[in-house]
Amino acid sequence: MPELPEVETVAQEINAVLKDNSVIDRIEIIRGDLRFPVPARLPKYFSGQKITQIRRRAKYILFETPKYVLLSHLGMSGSWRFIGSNEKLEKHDHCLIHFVAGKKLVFHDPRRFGLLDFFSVGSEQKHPRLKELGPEPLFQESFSGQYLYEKSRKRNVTIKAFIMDQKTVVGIGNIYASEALFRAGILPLKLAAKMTPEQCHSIVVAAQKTLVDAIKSGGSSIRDYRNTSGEKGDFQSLHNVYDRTGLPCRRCKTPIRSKVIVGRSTYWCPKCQS
DNA sequence: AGCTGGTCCTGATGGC
DNA sequence: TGCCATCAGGACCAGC
Repeated sequence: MPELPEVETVAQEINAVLKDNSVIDRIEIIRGDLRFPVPARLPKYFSGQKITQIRRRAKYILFETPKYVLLSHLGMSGSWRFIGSNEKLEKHDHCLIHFVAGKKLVFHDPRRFGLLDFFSVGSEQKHPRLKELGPEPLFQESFSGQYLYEKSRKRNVTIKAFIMDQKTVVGIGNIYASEALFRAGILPLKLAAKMTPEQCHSIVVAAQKTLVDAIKSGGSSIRDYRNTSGEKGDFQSLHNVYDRTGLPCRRCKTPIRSKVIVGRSTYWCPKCQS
């Protein structure tokens, strides 16, 4: 369930539930063959440690302890949920964080595209998955129209693929890419190199609004979304174009169009976007 | 059968 | 021709 709003929501929920009861008793790996093997020494490094902060970077969730930081990515179908000390596990529960206070936090991921890893405090910029990431769209001023314009020069890719590239800007996945470009009034198939400074500015503003709105709705606008209580969200109605092929544009009633580009379904309004 | 939120890797392509 | 950057597509999986 992983674009930025969903990951942000999960990080906030985990923070809220844990509060100060965040001392890890032990970490239990049930199935370690996720996208990459879970490092064998990971449980050892975190047992007995107190989680001091949980935060999001890109689509990763970082659990910080004094010496090490646990890193998780939800892939396409991952989720974290809390269960009580006596609750049963479900199929596809791969990792458990047992807290001293009794709760357990469970990593669940049917497709196993997710990832669990760790790094030493202070070495975030060295981690192979984190060092190449672009700016945060919501709290780094470096994500500006000017930045996007300069970065997109000579880039012979569609603007949609360009903003989904985590080296350009982090957090925008397939759904919110279509949604942001609708909001910016730009056709997703246009080439990145053809964007004007004004269009780049529009994309930045539209992407930020789209992500903020999605966070406000609890990030529940995704098919497999589950919050940390394990409840499903309502995947529907909030989108302007995503998954609405043939349905009337909410703004002008023109039927929404769709096409697979760069392997991903893409949606747009042929009248509102040019 | 053909979709589905992500992203890593490989081999192909194109420019200099 | 060779080197480099860039790009498209396949791969990873389960479930609906």
